[in-house]
Amino acid sequence: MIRTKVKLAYITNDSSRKATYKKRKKGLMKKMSELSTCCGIDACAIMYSPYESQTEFWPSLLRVEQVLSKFKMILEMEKRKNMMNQECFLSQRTIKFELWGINDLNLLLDEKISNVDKSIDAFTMTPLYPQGASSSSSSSMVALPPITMVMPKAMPKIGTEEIVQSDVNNIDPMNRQQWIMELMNNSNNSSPQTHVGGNKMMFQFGHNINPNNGH
Amino acid sequence: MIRTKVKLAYITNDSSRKATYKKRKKGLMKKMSELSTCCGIDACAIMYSPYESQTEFWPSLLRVEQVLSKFKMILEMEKRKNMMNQECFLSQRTIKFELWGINDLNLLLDEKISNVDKSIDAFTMTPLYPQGASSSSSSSMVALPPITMVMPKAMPKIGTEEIVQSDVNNIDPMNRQQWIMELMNNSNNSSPQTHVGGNKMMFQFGHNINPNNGH
DNA sequence: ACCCCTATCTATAAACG
DNA sequence: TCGTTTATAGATAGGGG
Repeated sequence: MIRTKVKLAYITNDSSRKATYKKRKKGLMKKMSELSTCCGIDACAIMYSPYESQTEFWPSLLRVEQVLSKFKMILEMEKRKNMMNQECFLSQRTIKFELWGINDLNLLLDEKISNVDKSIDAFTMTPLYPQGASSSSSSSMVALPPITMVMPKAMPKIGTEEIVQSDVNNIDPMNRQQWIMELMNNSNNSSPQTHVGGNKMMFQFGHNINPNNGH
Repeated sequence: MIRTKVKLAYITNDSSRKATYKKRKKGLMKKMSELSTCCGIDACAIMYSPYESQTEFWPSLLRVEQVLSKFKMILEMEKRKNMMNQECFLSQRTIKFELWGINDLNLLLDEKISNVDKSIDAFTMTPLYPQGASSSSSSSMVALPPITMVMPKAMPKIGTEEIVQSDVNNIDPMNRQQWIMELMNNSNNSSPQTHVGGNKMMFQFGHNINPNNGH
């Protein structure tokens, strides 16, 4: 029983530190859950630590993927908007892309790649990006591997949470962890991987677009 | 004073929901801080919500960048290991790459790119990178835009936290938020952006490799 | 290692300025 | 809309099984 006021210091005893970690992690998850419920905040967590053998996902790997997808999508749209405000360097078709969410970037990149493959001159002389940040070709696989891996070949438009979810559901459970890793990694390698060791922990929260899903 | 037992439900009153959000977010950050200190867990958070105008980073944007960098690095190395176990599809040089941390992916990707499209690679010389990994500067920007943006041209090896930190410190404060967005986004666009709107919130925690940094 | 217990500390809802 | 207060619900360290 807490006779001692919590000393805010690193717990040197290994077993008690691990016990504390587990307890407090559980408490933190509960706090997240409450915040999520009470305030309509969409929340998720990725945790890896030396105290657990497996990377953990809260509230579930599926939810993590959904929240990260939404996060990426919103940021991408925000960025796209900013770019458009600065200069309309892309044709009207870009506006259409905006509604698609995540996949648009893939398509955009593929388009660029084909342009590059056709002509090196086009690659160098046609700055698709401002600030001379020219984009390279064979990079489409490089740039968005997780999306490419996850999405069906038909590449449906993404405008709603449901589609993201259904796409996520299509992932082989054995490859899900890999999927989230890719999302964080910018990696282009799609080698299957069932377990990811490490010693970190990560959380994500987000606001529910539809707050009445559950309450 | 908590006369009422907390009703685990969405708070319909806007102002009280916002107040609750702020209070509980603060409490959550404190819990994170304690967990970090007591258990040697490296932790950070990204928060965006309708209740705050700006995306928030905890404990600081710098720390978020560091933790995410370390997270990426560890995952990448882990993946590399797994790939090597499954098939030695790369030469011995890959082992060397393992020690490099984040940048290795850039180099590896560039290698593949050069194999696929030598003409592009030949065109975009100016080998800024060691190991003859004839990296087209553009492609590496695509692969790891945040890192490429951040790293000095000399591209030092990454094996320690300190290097990551120093690299991160070089970022223009106005571009930091953009940097973290890129890290999450797999995007290849480096258009500057100082404010990112949105309605989400995100946290990351990780184990301190060096637990005695501060306690 | 794990769960349960409980005294004690901590977080926080509501009230108030 | 904020900060401050305060009583109460909630979290949890240390212990025992």
